Amino acid sequence: MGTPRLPEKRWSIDLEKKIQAEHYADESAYQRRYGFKPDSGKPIFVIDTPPPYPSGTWHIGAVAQYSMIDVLARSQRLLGHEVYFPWGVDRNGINIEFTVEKDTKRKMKTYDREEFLNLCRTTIETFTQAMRKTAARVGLSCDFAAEYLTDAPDYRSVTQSIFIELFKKGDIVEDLRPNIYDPVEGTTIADAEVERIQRTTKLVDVRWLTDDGDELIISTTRPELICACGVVVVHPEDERYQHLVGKQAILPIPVDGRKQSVEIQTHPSVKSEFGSGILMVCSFGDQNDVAVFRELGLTPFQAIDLNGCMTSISGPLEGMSVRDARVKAIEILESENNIASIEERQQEVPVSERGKNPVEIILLKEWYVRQTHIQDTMLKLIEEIEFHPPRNKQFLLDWMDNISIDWPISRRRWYHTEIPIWYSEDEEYIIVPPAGTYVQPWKDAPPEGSRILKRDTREDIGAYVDHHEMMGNIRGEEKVFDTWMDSSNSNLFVSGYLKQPEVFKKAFPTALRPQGKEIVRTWLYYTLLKSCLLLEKPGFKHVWIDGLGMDPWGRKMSKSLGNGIDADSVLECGAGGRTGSWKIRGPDGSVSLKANKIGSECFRLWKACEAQVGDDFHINPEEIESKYFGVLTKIFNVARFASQFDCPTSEPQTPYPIEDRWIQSEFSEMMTEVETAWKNLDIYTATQSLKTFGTGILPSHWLEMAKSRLYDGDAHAAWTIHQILRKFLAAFSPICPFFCHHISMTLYDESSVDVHAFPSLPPLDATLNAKTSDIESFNSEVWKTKKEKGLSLNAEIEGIEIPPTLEEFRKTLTRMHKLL
RNA sequence: GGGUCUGUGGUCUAGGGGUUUAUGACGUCGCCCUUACAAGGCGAAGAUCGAGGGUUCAAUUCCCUCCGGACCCA
Repeated sequence: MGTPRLPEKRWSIDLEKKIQAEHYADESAYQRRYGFKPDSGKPIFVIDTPPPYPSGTWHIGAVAQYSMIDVLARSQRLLGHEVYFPWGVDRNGINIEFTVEKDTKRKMKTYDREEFLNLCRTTIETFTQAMRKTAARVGLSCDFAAEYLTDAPDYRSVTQSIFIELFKKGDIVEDLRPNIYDPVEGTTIADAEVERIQRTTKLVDVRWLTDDGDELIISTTRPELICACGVVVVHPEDERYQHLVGKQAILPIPVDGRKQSVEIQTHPSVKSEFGSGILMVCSFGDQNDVAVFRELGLTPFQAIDLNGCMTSISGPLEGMSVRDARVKAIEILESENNIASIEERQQEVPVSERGKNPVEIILLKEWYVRQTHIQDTMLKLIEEIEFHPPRNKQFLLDWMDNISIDWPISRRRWYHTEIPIWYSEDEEYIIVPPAGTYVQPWKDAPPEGSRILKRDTREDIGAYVDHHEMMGNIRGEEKVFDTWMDSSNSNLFVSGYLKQPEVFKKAFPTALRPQGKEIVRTWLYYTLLKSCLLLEKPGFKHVWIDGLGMDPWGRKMSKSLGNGIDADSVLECGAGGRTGSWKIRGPDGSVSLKANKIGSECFRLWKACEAQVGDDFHINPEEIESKYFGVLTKIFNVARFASQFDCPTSEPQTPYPIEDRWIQSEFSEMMTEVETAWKNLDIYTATQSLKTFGTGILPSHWLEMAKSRLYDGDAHAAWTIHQILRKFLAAFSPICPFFCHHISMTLYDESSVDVHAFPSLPPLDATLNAKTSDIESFNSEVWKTKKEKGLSLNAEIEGIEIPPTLEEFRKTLTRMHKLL
């Protein structure tokens, strides 16, 4: 016994930062601790972490999710796995292009391509730096030395190689199909990138005539597309219009280079109650038009060009933007008295997720990943994956249910992975680079080892060097890939695909995919699709889908609501004595929140305790502090108390007193739960168990019983407290690594983060565990009685009977409560 | 408009067809500086488990409708 070896009176943010700084300072020590060593002989556990997209600030909800991924990584290390916890940064995509465009007030396509790419690279690097800092501050134990960037040649080469592989297999095809197109940004986009916004539009009732003079009214919000009309349809059971079927309807606006009339047919997709019940089907107003065109075998018209302007078939509208053309079309119709009525109405229009521009459907020759044919196989493979929580699997199944068209993967943007293809002068052949090389066909010639393939049959013709004369003037592809084409390789990339075949064999299917539920239909779906097409395997063993971080009122955090909370402000709250304060716009006006101390350990503990995986969680700094900082204080003080008693150098002779055997048995039971929970990726249960034990039974009941023996230098008591504490810290360290590291280093000269086998446990005795509730209620009763009698807790008291079930505990209880 | 999930004391949360008192935490109130801990401890009050129907001997738990929230889709 002596002075506590933990000198600080309590855990503090400054202490936390000091420990953290030491932890990260020595790079080789860090690497020894957290680097991925595939040859260690331990079972490999690869985590396919979501590479964050650097956009300036890292959303606190995402940081919270990420800290839980770290908990999973650390708990798997504790269970003896060789964990690869990669640190990747997703840097491809339209976001950074927008940022540069906004910063420089200049559109991408006015730049030289190389110059623009350099601007993007520099800008995204500054964002990336800030994110690395936050990652370290929240305690991530990623393999930072092996950082991967999705815009780096090594990553992009994998994307390109996979593209070529799938192309050769026939799973990627080139085709002229209707595509969703953002005319403002000048690129195709995927279904998954479309969102809908409410807008007021004019619903115009247009008067049409048939070839024999019948009048019909067609309601439309897109009169400018009359020139692209391929057919007029009515419902097959709509009795009002059956006499029109088979007649020709004359387009009420002049067109150029096409027939001025279309046939009237029936189609079941017509909603008879909408407008007049007669529908004009244009190429392409919406997805339904696409479906009808395909079904009726009609030849589509190209009404809108790549710049979003009307083409020559539109006659008087030619060259106008879609918006102007609409106004002009109404003018023309009005002047001919062909408008029956105009009504303003609310309508949902499809816009691009990134640019919020109304999208058009345009026929384009693009690259597609075939996906509709493989859904059944995918479903079967998904059966093998364990979902956490199981119910979130439904998000994926729902989305798969909706897959009806192939995935267009080419984009007309720049800061993305290039499509690795050159075309022969006659467009009959293509050149592809060898696997593992990154190419930029828009500026480079095909590298050594490139092959020539027949464009339509994919037949290998031979090496480019041997046959280049037959190719004529080759043209490099200028288009790039959808960013999901890159992201959906992440599990393959981190598991060693192409680069480390030996590792890949052991590491795939990737052990764990942790992610948020909002990107199930994109990231998760596309990744599973790739694994299925390429390897016919499920991509993962476990998929862990977390909920979203919400504001304190359960609303999504967003700029427009003004309810965001900056992650760094929470992590730094309390550092250097500075308090944190947040002004957040709530539903009833602004609310000020204040906290004195949070930091990474408390933040992580909060997220681990507060919500089960999959549940959305409210982020309120005040609550984080008040509910969870006290837990750290309590456990810290238990350790501080223990630290004044020396641990015996070897285990004392049995028998232990009954109360020691009891707490050991309790500890054993609790730790078994924790071990199971860690194995099940169940952070919540593990944390709750540890917290309840560490702040409840252990200090309130056992420590009070054992206290006087500890002061007397009793070896059994000292051995028990130190065994429990040391093992407790090991099991708790995935949640609060620096906290546990500090205590265990100080007391035991061994860091709990370096424990790589779940601790062995003392004997479990069910009959002793059964006494726990009796002990708790007896203690509670004594405390209550003393209180009622106005006695202090250390005062002597008489007249209290020890219940017969606790007869074995008579001695210790008498001493603990000073019973007379 | 459709699908999926969700609604438990003031707040957050556990549980889940029936163990006479529905977890735990924060907050609230009261007491306590008792040789680890007042940035603590102990104790107390506080919920008919969103509303209304149904199934059942029995529902907070299952089903339906409605209301509110979230995510996704059209």
